[in-house]
Amino acid sequence: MAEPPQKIVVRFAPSPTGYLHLGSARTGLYNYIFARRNAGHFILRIEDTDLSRSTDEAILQIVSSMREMGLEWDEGPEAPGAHAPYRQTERQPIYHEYIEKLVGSGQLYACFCTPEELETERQAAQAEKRAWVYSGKCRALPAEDAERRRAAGEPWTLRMRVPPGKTVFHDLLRGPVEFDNDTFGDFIVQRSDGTITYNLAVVVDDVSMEISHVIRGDDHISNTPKQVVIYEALGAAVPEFLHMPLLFGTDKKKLSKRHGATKLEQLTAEGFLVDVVRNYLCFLSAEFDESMIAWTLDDLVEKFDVLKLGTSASIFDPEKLRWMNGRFIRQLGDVELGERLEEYLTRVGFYREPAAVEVLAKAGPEALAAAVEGAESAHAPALPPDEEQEGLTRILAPLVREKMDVLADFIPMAGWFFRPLAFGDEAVERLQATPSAAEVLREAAVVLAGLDVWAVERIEPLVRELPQRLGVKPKAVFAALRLGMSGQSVTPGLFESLWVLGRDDAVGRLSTAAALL
RNA sequence: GGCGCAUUCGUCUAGGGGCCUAGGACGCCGCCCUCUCACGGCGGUAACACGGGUUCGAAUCCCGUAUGCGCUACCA
Repeated sequence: MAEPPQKIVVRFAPSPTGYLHLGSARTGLYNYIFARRNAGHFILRIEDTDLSRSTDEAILQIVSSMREMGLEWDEGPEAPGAHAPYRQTERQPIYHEYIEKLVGSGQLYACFCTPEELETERQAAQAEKRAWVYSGKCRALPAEDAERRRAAGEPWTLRMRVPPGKTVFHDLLRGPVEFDNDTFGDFIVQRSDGTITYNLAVVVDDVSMEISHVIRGDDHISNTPKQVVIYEALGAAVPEFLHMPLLFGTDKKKLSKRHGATKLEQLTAEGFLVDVVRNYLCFLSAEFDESMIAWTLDDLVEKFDVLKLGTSASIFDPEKLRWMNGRFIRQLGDVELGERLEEYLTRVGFYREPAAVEVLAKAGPEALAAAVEGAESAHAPALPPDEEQEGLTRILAPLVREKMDVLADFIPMAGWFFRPLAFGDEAVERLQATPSAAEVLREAAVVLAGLDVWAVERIEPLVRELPQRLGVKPKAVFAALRLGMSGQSVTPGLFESLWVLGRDDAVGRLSTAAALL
């Protein structure tokens, strides 16, 4: 790898207007990977210039989502460093310092046009189907006049004196991108209330934080020439830009609540694993490689090249994520799967009320996620498994591994082990529809009760010889037993399930079911 | 309206002038395996937005058009 020409410093700058959605999370991820990969520095900055929409709560959420993904920052909230502070609201003095500089060098000028005047101009332009850019009316106002009007209390803004010509910047993914300066004209950098405008704030932050590479969504491409103009006015080095393609929902619109899960926490509540979500997010806009499903963050840093990203927007596909999650689960060892399951089931409150959570799980992932969120915001303590539940979870883990895509799948599949036998109407009907069910159940109970060593290898042959002995089709025997022990038609392997129940419970359940018919 | 970015199977993508009668993955369909559901295996379905060039030859280069998205604010 070529020696980096300078110290690499990147930043991720979300605005705290809500939770961190997957699109932003992805931007954070790429920044992190790029920084680590190049032995660079990663700064987390909070763009809370928009006071009305920013909340401290949101900052906390962002911080926690970043941590959950393992994206540690070198500098930022809770990790102060040389470039503090990290909230734009706390950086006002810095902005004004730079503003002074620009005013001093004549790059900025005061504009007294009122919003109404500008609006009129804009409307006129629109009526003529003409592009509107600021006319530059106040551009040549003599300094004395400006001073006098200011003193008189007239409201004014500060505009950038944009030079004529073109502005070209380099994009790491697309090469040179060119804009005509007169397509945007002299833009405002300081509002009449003295606050600073977005484009100025970003540039000042990036300059003062010595950012070398700006990695952000491609919705910022159009802002970039204005920012470059500011860099140049400041005499600062223009960083490299990498505008990454946006992430859309299945309807090709920006990801929003309507698309189901749009934040990490919701996905994990539905039983997706962060490891997988991270890799999925990373590999959108890049060539898929099956081996990457199990990659760790460190693997991504080592092997994933942000410069190889595609340039067109991609759509978030929950189906593929689900498949990837299943693949990931299947390559997990017994112990680790057991741990993950335990952690997950605790979080969704399964151990507290298995039956109730089972109902939720059957209602769908959204219901489950909503319940988790509700519990967490109410700060209800998660109830860890008792000894018996823990043992059961561990034993079951390898038996359900092949059947799960998300951890939540465990609940409908194996939830019945954790509660007393119960039959729904459908289960009873199925049982009654199964030939000789009562006889099969009774006979199986008797045979199993007589088994001295309770092991899968002993249970299986016993059950397998039942069909012939009773003159019933094998399928009917298995179906009756499955329904009889669990009350449902989908379970882990039959012999293993009987074994997990233990002799007494298994025999008891089968007898109970038989009595029902 | 102006400017910009984008445009290969339904979705994520490979492809950077001949290797492409366009490859892989998810999904979907079928078959096999099988005690249910799955896993797994095998096979199939399906795309270069359109129109012009350039070239012996274009998915690949150029120009238009269309579509989508973004910016066009004293939003970020």
